[in-house]
Amino acid sequence: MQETEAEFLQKYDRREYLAPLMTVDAAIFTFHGGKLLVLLTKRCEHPEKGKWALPGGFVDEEKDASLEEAIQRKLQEKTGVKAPYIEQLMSVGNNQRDTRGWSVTVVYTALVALQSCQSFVDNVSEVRWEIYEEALKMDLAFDHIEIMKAARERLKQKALYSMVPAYALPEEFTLPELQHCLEVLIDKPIQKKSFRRRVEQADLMEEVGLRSADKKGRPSMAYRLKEGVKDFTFIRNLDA
Amino acid sequence: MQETEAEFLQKYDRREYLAPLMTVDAAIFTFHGGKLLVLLTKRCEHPEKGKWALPGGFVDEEKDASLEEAIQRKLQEKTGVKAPYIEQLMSVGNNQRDTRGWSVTVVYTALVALQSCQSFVDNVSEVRWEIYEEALKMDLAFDHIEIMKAARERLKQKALYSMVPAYALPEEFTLPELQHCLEVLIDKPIQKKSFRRRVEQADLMEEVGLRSADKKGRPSMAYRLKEGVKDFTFIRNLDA
DNA sequence: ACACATAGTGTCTTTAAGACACTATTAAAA
DNA sequence: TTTTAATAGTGTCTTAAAGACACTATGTGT
Repeated sequence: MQETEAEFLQKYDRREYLAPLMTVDAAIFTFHGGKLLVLLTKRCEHPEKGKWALPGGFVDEEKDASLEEAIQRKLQEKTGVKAPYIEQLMSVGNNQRDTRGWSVTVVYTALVALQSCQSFVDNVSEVRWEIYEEALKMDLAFDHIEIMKAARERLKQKALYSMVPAYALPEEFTLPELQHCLEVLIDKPIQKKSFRRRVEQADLMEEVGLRSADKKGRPSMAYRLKEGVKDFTFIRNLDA
Repeated sequence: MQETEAEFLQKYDRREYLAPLMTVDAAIFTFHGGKLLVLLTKRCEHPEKGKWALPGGFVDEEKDASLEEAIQRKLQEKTGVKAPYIEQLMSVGNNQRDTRGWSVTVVYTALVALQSCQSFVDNVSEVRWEIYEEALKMDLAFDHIEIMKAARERLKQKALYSMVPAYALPEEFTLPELQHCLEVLIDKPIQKKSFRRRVEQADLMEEVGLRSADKKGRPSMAYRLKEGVKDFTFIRNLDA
């Protein structure tokens, strides 16, 4: 007698099976003061209690219908805002990374404007923006240093073939600001002309008037990303 | 009194926490007879019993120390060989995709030579190579159609900026064969000259003598991928 | 008015792909 | 045996887009 799927599900009890620990984590970057910043949270529970870590945590089966919802919820909890850019980076799973046992994390990369969440972050002592290079030297929890490096590397690649890093800037920004952001990411100067040709070709941004001159020299035009534009991928990369 | 991490772990019992179902799956492609093929396995257990699916399954905490080991084990079980190319594609997780409840799958894309595993596959009735376009029309288990499409799309991108699809060919292949494989993946003819310039620039292959003329016309040189070469990424894509 | 700093453009060079005609080498047909 | 057809592989011109860099434009401070 064949068992039907309904009968199978009737008898099935997930508690009989031991699944690995499942978390979602995010490497959240922003760009400010000419530096790449990464959001860190202090672990207030064991294991690795007291260490700084990438924001994240367990999926809540009640609250979250999907991984995307889970990570959006974590982001909202830590930054107070919905990230304008979020993308799945990779998953890491093994029996070494967490002392509790076999554990898997699905990691996302997110970009936000510092301004959009600065006040929220400033009011929570266990959340802070750290300069990426400084974070590299820290003793982060679990394998978060390696994960952060992987996210940074992916962001560098994005800078070579897209304008995605613009999401790490304030909603309004100037082209010199965006160019500098890309230059920091790829760790190399970009020809102003090349950069501006690409901005024009991508057609992702719109002028929003002149930036008041906070620095010396000619003021630059302010831009913002157009509403509802998809990302643009250049068929040729900048020289790495 | 502060609890130490050791004390925490002493008391910690994973069985008290319900984690989502965790599986690893693979979209395994090969290229043969001018067609892209994908490996499917027939599900012999509930749920979705009897449907064809991408090979995969649960992580075995005893056998597998990491996700990579888990997927390599699955590949070995289904094909009898170690895949020369394997890469993590993405993870999918939600409470809809599996009737048993909240479930996460970490998906890999692998490329193998048909010849290397043909005899093994032919001897197992619940494993078979399916032409990609035919697989698209099938009622695959879970969300495997969508996953397969995502893997196919990624493979197309790879064809535009790398020679990775060469791993889907026999160990020895000709340049016209590789060119045709790329053309199928990007669904567009490639200029012979452009293709061959790229082959030369990438410097990934070495001649292994003349291919005996199985067809009419001038015989082509046979090549194989050099040992221990890293992948090469072109700074400019082929036109999509 | 002038120097200066920074924004932004013009234009020549360089790189690598697209187009396509050309030569090369084989098997089959005449 | 020559010719033809088919496929492999090359030469070379054109085109697209990045690099280089000098130039103009527009602000501030003296």
